[in-house]
Amino acid sequence: MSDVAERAGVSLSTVSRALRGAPGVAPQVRENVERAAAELSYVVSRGASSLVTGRTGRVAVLVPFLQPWFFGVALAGMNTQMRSSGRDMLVYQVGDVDELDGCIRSLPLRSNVDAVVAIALDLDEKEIAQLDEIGVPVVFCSQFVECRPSVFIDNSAAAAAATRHLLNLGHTRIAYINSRDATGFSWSSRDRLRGYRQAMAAAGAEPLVVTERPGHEGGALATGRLLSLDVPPTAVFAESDDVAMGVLRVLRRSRLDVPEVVSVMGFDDSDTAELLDLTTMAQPVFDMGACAARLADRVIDAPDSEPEHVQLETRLVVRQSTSTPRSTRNLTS
Amino acid sequence: MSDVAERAGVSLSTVSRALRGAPGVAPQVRENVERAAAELSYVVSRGASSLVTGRTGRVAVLVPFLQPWFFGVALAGMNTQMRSSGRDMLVYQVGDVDELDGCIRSLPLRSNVDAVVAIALDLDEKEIAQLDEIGVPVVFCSQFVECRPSVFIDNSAAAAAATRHLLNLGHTRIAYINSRDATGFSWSSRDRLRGYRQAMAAAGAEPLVVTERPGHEGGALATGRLLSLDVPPTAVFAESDDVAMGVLRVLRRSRLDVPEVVSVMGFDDSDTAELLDLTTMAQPVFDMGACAARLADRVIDAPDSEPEHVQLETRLVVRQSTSTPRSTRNLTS
DNA sequence: GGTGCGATTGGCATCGTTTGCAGACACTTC
DNA sequence: GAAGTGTCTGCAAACGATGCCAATCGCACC
Repeated sequence: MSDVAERAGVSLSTVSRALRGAPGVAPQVRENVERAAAELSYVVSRGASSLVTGRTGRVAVLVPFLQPWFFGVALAGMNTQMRSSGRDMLVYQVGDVDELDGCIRSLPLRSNVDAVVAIALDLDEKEIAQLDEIGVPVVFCSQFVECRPSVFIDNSAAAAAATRHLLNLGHTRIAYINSRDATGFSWSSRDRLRGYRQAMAAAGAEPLVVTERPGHEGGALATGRLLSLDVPPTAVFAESDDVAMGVLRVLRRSRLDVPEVVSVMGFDDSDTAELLDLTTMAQPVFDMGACAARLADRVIDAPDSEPEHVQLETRLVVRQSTSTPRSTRNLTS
Repeated sequence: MSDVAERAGVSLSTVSRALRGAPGVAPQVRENVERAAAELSYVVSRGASSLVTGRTGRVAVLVPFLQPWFFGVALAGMNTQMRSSGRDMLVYQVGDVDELDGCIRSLPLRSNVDAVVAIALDLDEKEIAQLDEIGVPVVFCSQFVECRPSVFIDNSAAAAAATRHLLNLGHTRIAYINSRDATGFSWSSRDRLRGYRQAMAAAGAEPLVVTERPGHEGGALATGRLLSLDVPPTAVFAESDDVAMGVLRVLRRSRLDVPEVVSVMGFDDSDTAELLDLTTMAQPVFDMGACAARLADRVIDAPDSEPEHVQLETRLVVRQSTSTPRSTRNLTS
C-alpha cells in the first residue's frame, strides 16, 4: 500500500480512504490513487484490514455434503449474491456431528468469518446452541429455526399439495417413501411425511408409508417392498427426487410402465428429474441460497435487526411420470 | 489472546508458541495454556497471524460451475484433503472469462490466499499467464499445463479405450458426440475426440462425429441428427455422461431399446450414469480434487520444488447400455 | 561454589490497514 | 483583512498475532 501511496504522491491514509470509497477524498486524488493501485495491481490485504475493522469480509458455509445436486445449486445461489456484496465464501463440509463439532471449535471460529450459513444441516436444538457459542451470527438455509434468520419452504404444505395432485388424478392407493438414516428423522422429511398424511386423511384415503434409508438405494428397496404387497399402490410419492430415481429404476427394470402402471412423484426438481420426466414438487434452491446470502449480509451489516424469516414458494412441475390410474382410464374410456 | 495469557499466567509469546505447537514450551505450561484457551473457547485470528507470517492458511478454488456433479465431487475431494492439512477453502464461481478476469484482479489476489486451484477451467495460455500475474501459485485440476503443478487424466487414451470397447463388441458404425459452446473447443473434449479418431482409424472404421452444444440438450439434438442419417449408427459414444443422458432420453422416448438397438457409452461415471445403467469411462474425480489439494499443499510448503504432474487412471465401467450390435447377434445366434 | 549450558520464558518491534485527531488549505462572509 | 467554515490530507495509535533477542532458571560439571 505504501508503494501505491508513493506512486500517487499521497499518504497511506489517503490511499486507504480512496480505495475504500470513504468520503472526504478529492475526486482527482481518488482517481490518481485508483490508477496507481491498478498499475501496481494492488489489492488490500483482507487480513490486515480485518484486524482493525473486526470484519473479515468472509462467510463460512457449512454443508453436510458437497456432491448432491442440491448443495451445488444452493452454493451457486449464495456465491452469486456474495460476489455482488463483495464477500468471500468459505466452504466446509461437515458430514457428521463430530465434524460439525470439530469445525465449530476450530476453524471458522470467532474472528475468522463474519457469519456462518448452515445449509440443510437439520440441526437439533443442542447443536444450534453449540453453533451460537462460536460468537458469530448464524443463518439457516433450508431449515426453519425460531429466532434465527432462516430461509425455508413449507415442506408440509408442499407435500400435501403433491399428494393432492395424485389424489385429484384419481389415485387412492398412494404410497409415501420416507427415508431415515442412522441419525433419525430429518426435519424436512418429517414435515413432508406430515403433509402427506394430512392430505390423505383429508381425502379419506388410507396412508401407506414405507421407510428406508436415504438416496436412490432406499428408493429401490422401498419399491421392492411396495411391489410385494398384497395390493401394490398405483402411485408412489418419494420424499425426494433422489429416492424417486431408485423407484424409477426398479420399475424400469421390472418393465412396469410409468405412469401407465404406477405414477411416480418426486420432490426437489433436481436436474435428473427433468432428464427422466419425473413429475415433482420443485423448490427454488438457487433462490434459497441467494436469499441465505442476503440474510447473511443483513445480519452482518445490521446485527441488531430482528431475525428475518423467509418462506419461499414451491411449485408442482407436472411431467410424464404421473397420470390417472389405469382403472380410472378404463372406466372413462 | 491476552486473556488466555492472563488466565494461564504466562506471557503472550508463550501462548503463541504453545498454541502453535512450536518447540520450546514446557509440557506443563503447554497444557495449562491449552486448557485456558479451551475454557475461553479461543482460537487464533488467522488474519492477525497471516499478517506476520505471510501465510493465510487459505486456498482459493476457481470453478466454472458449481452445480454439475463433477465439481461437487472434486470440491469434496479437495475439502477432505484441505481439512487434514488445516487449510480453509474459498470457492469462487467464474462462469465466464469476464468473471475470471474480475476475480483475478480483485478478490483472492495477492495476500489473501496462499494458492489458487483452477478446476476444469480449460484456460488458454493467455489466461494462464494472467493467473500467474496474481503472484500466487496456481494448481490446475483436470487440465494438464506444462510447467505448472497439475492433475489430470489422459483423455485421449481413455476415449480411445472406450471406443475400442465398442469396436471389440463388434460395432463399426460408432458415432461420437462432441460438444462445443460459444467459447470454442475445450481441452478435454478436443483430446477425447482425438482418442476416438485414433481408435477408429486403427480399426479401419469410418469416424462419424456430430457437434452440438454441451449438456443433455446437446446430446438430444445430436441424437436427432444421428437418427435421421441414411444409416444410423449402432453405437454412440458421448463426450460426457451429461451428453449421454440426452441421448438416452431421446432413445427412450423413441422406444429405441438400449442396448438392443443402440449402444450408448458415456464418459465420467457421474452418479446418474449408475442410475441409468450407463456404460461409461470413469474418471477419479474425488481423487483428482484430493490430489489437487495435495499439490497445493506442496506448492505452499515447498515453493521452490519443481511443478509436479499427476496423471490419474481412468477405468471402463461396463453396465447395461452397451452390448454387441443386433446384426452380430443375429449372425452368431 | 562458580561457570557453562540448554531449556524456557518475557519484552518488544513488526506485519498492513483503519481511524480519530489535528493541521493545512481554499473559499466565504462580515 | 480577519475570522469562520468547510474540505482534504497527514500523523500516529491501534488491531492481534509472530519471532527475534535477551533474560531467567535449573542443573551438571569442574
